[in-house]
Formats: sequence, C-alpha cells, structure tokens
Amino acid sequence: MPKKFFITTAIDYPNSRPHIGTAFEKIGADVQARYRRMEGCDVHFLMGNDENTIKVSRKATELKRAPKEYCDDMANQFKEVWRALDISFDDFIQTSEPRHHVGCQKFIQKVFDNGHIYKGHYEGLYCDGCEGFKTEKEVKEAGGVCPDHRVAPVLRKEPCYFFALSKFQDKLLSFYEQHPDFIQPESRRNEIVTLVKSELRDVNITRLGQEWGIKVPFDPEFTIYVWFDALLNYITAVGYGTLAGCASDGEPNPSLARLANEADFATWWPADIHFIGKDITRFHCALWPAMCFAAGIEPPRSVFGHGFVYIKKDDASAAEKISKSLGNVIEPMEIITKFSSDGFRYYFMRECPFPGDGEFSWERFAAVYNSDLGKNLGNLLSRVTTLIINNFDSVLPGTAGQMPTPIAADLAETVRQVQAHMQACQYNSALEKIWRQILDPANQYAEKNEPWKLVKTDKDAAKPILFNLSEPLRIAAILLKPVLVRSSATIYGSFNFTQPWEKVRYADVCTRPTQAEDLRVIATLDARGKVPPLFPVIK
RNA sequence: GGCGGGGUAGCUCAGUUGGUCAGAGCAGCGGCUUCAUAAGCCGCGUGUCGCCGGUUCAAAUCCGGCCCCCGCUACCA
Repeated sequence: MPKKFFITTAIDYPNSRPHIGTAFEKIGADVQARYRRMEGCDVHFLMGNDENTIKVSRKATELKRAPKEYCDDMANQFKEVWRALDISFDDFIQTSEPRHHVGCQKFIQKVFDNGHIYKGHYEGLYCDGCEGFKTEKEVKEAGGVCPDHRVAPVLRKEPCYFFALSKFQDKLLSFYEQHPDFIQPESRRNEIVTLVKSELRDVNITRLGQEWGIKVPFDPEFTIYVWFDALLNYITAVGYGTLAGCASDGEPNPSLARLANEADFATWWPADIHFIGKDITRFHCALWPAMCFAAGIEPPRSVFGHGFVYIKKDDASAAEKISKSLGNVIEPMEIITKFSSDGFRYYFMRECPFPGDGEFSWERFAAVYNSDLGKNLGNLLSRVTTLIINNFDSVLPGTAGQMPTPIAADLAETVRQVQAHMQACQYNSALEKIWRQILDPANQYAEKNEPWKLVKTDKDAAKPILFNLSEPLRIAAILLKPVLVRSSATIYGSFNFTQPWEKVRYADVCTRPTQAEDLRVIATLDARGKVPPLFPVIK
C-alpha cells in the first residue's frame, strides 16, 4: 500500500490576481507533490482561495456582483494561472463552498463544546481596510493612521468570542520538542518557540453583524473571523465534518456520494506538509496546532515557511517588495506566455532558495534561462539527436540489449544527494547538483570524444559515444521531472527508452534496463529535419 | 533592548568537527572547435574571507570587542 502524502498551500485572497510571489509558493509545493508521486506516494495536493473576508464582499459590491459569483470568477482565474504553470493540484477549495461552511461550523462547535471558547468583549482601534484591530503603538508610529491603509482607525468595542489559545502554551512547547521537524526551516522554528514561550494571548475569533462569512453555530449573530475560518480549509477540503453522501444540511443526497467525507478525512489527515509564506508561520505553527488540540484532532505533521520573491529592477537599484502601489507586480502569465511554464518554474526553483528570499528581474531571468536551459541542457539534446539523425538515420544499430557506459562519476551518490535535497525542499541545491554532476560532464564528454569527427572516419566508433550520450539525457529527464514538467517529458520522449515515462522513478536512474530495441530518435522533427530547440535562446 | 541569521571574487553564493579552504556558477578576457539553439570545450581571479584584538605550530573556520544588513520580538513612548 502506497504511503499517503497530503500537501497544502496557503489559500489566497481573491481580491487581486496571483503574482509571482504567490506562484513561487505553488511551484515549490508542486515540485514536492510531483516528486513524491514519482517516488510512489499517494499524493493529495490541495490549494484554494480564502473568500470569507469583508474585502471580498466589498469588492464584489463595487463591481455590482454577488460575492459568491465574484469569488467563483476569481477562483477560475486563479486556477487558470495555476494550470498554465502546470501546478498539479488535486483539489481547489473555495472557503465559500458548503463543504467548508459545514466543516467549519462542526469544528467551532466542537471546540466550544470542549470548553475552549468563551465570550468576552474587545475594544480597540479598528481599521476597516485591515478588517482588524490595530495596536495603539502601530497607529501612533504611523502618525495616527493605519500603517497599511493610511486612514484613521476608529475606536470600536464589541462583544466577541475568544479562543483560549493561552491554555495551550505547555502543550505546544512539548509538541515542538517531540516533533523537531514540525517547523521548517529551523530559523522559523526558533522564532516560534521563542514566541510561544514568551506569551500567548487568547484570540478573538468572531466578528459581529456581517452577512458574508460563516455563522457561528452557537450564536448566529456572529461570523467566524479570519484565521479560525481560513486554517480550517485544510481539513474541510478532505471531508472533516461532512457525512458520506449527505448535503450540507445532513440530508442524504446520493449525487454527493463522491464528495470528500469523514472517511476521506481519516485517510488524508494529518497533512504531511503545509507550504506557507514565512509571514504567517505563527498562525500555522502556534494557533493551528492549538486549534487541533482543542478540537481533538491531530495537528499537521509539518509546516514549511518559504521566503519571498522581491522584484529587482534592471537598473541595479535595490530590490523591492512586490506591491501594487509600487506598480512592480509581474503577472505569472506574462512570463509563461513570453517564455514557458518550465522556464518560469526553473528560474524560481534554481535562483530562489525555497527557505529563503529570492529576487526576480527580467535580466536575471534571461541569463539563467539562456545559460542553464538553452545552452547547457537544450543544446545537449540538440547536438546529440542531430548527430544520430544525420549520420545514422535516427537509429543506432546494434544497441538493442546493450547498456551505455556511464559518463558521470558516482551516479548513485548524485541521485542520493538530489533526493535528499528534494525532500528537504532545497530545490536550488538539487538543480545545481544535476547540472554539475550530470549535464556538464556530458558536454565535456562530447567534446573529448568528438563524435562529429568520428562519424566521418569511423562510424562504428561514433556509435557507442552517441549511445552513451543518450544516458545523461535520460538521467536528467528523470531527475528533472518534478521541475521541468514538459521539457523533461520532451527529452525523454525524444528517444525510444525502454521504460514508460509515467512510471520512471529516481531509483531508475541507476538501474537503466537494457535497451529493448535499438536506440532511436523518435522526436517529431521540425522543418530543418532536427529536433526543435527545447529552450530557444532569449536575445 | 532581547533572541536568531548573515557580512567570502563584478553578481549569486559553497565552504562539514581549525591545517591544499581561498572555491563554484554567471558575467568578463584569451584560445580551440564547429555536431549543436552564434551553442560547446579549455585557460585566466594578488579577492584585506566586515573591522580590531586574542587563542594556536596553524583560523574564513574558535574566543572577546566593534561596525553594518536581515528576520522575529519587546519596551520606551
């Protein structure tokens, strides 16, 4: 029975379209999902949008649309971008969906029944733009206005419900101790441990008198507020609180039989890894496990707080945070349509260490794309295939039943290291290894043996050289499969390799089966009679 | 203010327990080559390893002080 692996990403606010920063997270999560699938795991990859906020309903009103309709439209736009980026999500939850509402209400009721929610009141400076209370300090420092929205907050006092987070301090600390890998990277872990050790305040989890949102079941005057709603998407999406084949009101409905339900929840939960931005680690690493304790469910296995992508202008000025007000937002679609999904994915995975921050500039993008993808990898495929096509009519006779001689040294060790890096989400290191250990030696091998010369003097001698050169292409295709979704398949599919592409695993790198038939270039050729360039160089 | 992480070639960064550790990639320069996407290969870096002092036969690598940068967090207010 395959090991289950449940991966999530943060759910996004749909009041603006996704930018490359949000895409960075999805790509990193997708690489992990694809890697785990390759390694035989039964993966469930969840993404979604966070829709129950006042901003959403406000924006919808502005556009004279119903909130739900607006959310659905935005969700489609998000999914369109994610699909274009080849993000292989299995499910996309919108928190306005019935399954989320039902599960949320079950959850909060459960926590209430367990005695971890109490009624109180809260008074503070409230900013509508933030949908939240600001501390006096924040407001004062910004000169009497909200630092984010530059409007004066209003004093507001209202009854509300609190979640007794403070009660879970000891339990959280011992949980961190028992699960040293719960928070990654380690620097984030240290921050959270320090935070939880110092102070945990009970958190306000409701809002009064709002239409859009999820009603508090034990007091419908209130709606559930932000985190107590948003975090729950991870469990409601896989069926928490939903009975098999029942509508949201609990009435049996056969047409819903295939929806996630409690049995699915038991299958998938706990999540193996939540991918989130480093700015929301405290909610995922302190509040969320405490909520799980309070409701009597297991907390997630791990949380990975990735870094941010900053925009670097090509004029060498300092990198900027991505922000609409700075007008530096780059739409993922812009990169995808100009170049390719694989180019986008490669740049971010290679250039931006996932645990830390990275930068994007068009100049840098072009440099990395050209040198790594175009000149190094793409060109290797071109030169090898062209030699076989032009000199052997696409077939290397006598290679059936043969094994190529390895070019790279310590292949098994390289694979082991790449695997370790993939598992640790150190994608940049994994990719660097592949280039240095597999692709560089291949180009060097070609140069040293000069098959283009041999072909004119001694074809039989050229044959094994070309056969051997197919091997690093096969290996690179397999190792790169989680990252270069399309081009890895193109590379692999350029030859009649014995194993089916859908089934290859990292372990197959070292145990290539003997070539069943003579090695043949089976790629579709372009007008020149050559394999089309994989990554056309950017001028 | 406290805690944590950093400051290494033009750029991005590797450097495990102190002793070929002064490195890689990119960019740049020179040469070779022409199968290939004007692609490839080879060669070239005297860099105060942030600053100062200390320990040691030996420190980028340990200790102390200082200066910057980043993250989390606090307080004054």
